[in-house]
Amino acid sequence: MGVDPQILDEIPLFSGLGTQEKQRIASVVKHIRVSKRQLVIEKGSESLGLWVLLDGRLQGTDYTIDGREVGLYFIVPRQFFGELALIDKQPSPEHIVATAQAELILIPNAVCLDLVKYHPDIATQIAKTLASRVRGLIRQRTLLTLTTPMQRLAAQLLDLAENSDGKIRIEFAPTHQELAMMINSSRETVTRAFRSMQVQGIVKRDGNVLIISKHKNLRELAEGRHDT
Amino acid sequence: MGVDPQILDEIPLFSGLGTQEKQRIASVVKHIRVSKRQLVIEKGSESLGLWVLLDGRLQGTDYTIDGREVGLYFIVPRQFFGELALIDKQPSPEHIVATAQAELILIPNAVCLDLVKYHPDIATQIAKTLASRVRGLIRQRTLLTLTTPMQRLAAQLLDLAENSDGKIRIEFAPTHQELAMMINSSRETVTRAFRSMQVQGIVKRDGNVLIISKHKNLRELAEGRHDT
DNA sequence: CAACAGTTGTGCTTCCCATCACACTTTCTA
DNA sequence: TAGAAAGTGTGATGGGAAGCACAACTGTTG
Repeated sequence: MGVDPQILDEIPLFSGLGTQEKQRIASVVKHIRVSKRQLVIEKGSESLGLWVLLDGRLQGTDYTIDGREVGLYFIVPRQFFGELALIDKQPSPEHIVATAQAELILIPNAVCLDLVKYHPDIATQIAKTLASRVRGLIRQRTLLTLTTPMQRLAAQLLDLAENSDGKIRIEFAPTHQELAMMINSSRETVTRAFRSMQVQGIVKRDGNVLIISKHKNLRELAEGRHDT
Repeated sequence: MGVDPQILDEIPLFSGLGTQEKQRIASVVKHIRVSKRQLVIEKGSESLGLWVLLDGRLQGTDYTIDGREVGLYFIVPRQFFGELALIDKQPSPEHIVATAQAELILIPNAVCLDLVKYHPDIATQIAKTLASRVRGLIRQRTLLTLTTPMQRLAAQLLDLAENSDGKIRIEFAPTHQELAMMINSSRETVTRAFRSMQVQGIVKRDGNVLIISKHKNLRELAEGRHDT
């Protein structure tokens, strides 16, 4: 229980707080480590508070009525999650699963209530987190309308790179299966599309780090201009 | 400019306000009528305020990088929209288009600011509107993973019925084209799937009202149990 | 280090849907 | 009320991805 107060300095949400207050919060926040494939939030569960991912990668997932797995979004370090259930006090509509060993902190509900009460701008910030979730979901929805799996995979990789501050390195790269869930394709199709990109020297793989070598070509693939 | 104060009684957001205040707001709110296919909010534009749909049907839409039209969500009477850009003060990521002649009101930005300032619970309500947008987008995203267009169409119709308070009548029914954009299918495929449902007596069409006659069968179609 | 789970790579087949083309019907609107 | 525009109905075709089966590779854990 509790974390090093320095960690909170990295989180914009707390930038308006004084040192003492940060210390107080650091002591009531929970520091959690999860292993790959571990469930962080279960669909249907009530909010425990606001979460922040410090390291690793998480994925929001759901299931169709006929039991197929759906990938909703990825969560990367320094992002918040769990704000939806916090705001509307309804059960979570999605699972949150670790796709890599991850490190996270939980700001319990009671602490959140306190924060919101005495720091009105924090409420605004949480609402903005939700807003950026909406924008992310819309981007993903639009991506899904691209016709070929190749286009969708390219667009997905661009989005992953985007969300890592335009970095060309994608750390904790998702597996083909996890990508397939995101772009509504089969695992095999993702493998084949990926292969094709690697052969063309557009992306490289180094362990679980993905490197985008030819950003421009990737973009062309997404636009379907080069699709072979 | 201005609407009948009685209209505001219908809107939960204002339920905490006194009669005088409602009158004041009613006088600064804009009442707007749009015709079918008219653009209400343009992608990329700044927020003008918070909107409420009184009558008709709207659709949030977007376009892929390669120019294909995407259907994001439908807006039905009494729903708010435009809350995203209001909250994060960023340009709208989607177009809002009327899919039927519609009647709406705009609560200008300045009024919203005022309201939020003096009625803290209104800010909460707006955040909750955004939350329900997230839930809607996730439902839609999950729906898209259903394999056959038939399943997706069935699920989409169930969702439309759901959002009309579980009603079996769907007013201002979207066109096949508009539905196709929602479920990532071609217009022709929607026409064929629809036809099949009508032949089976599962849905009926009466002008621009859609009637779900056999809710249970529709559900089975969505689950892919009957898919012929 | 052996056994094992998890992940990636690849061939083959089947079937379904996007696309094109065009007829027909409904609804706007001038 | 006629003409145009939007919407619906339907056939034919080809390409392409899902699904299955299995091999190869990777990394993890007693």
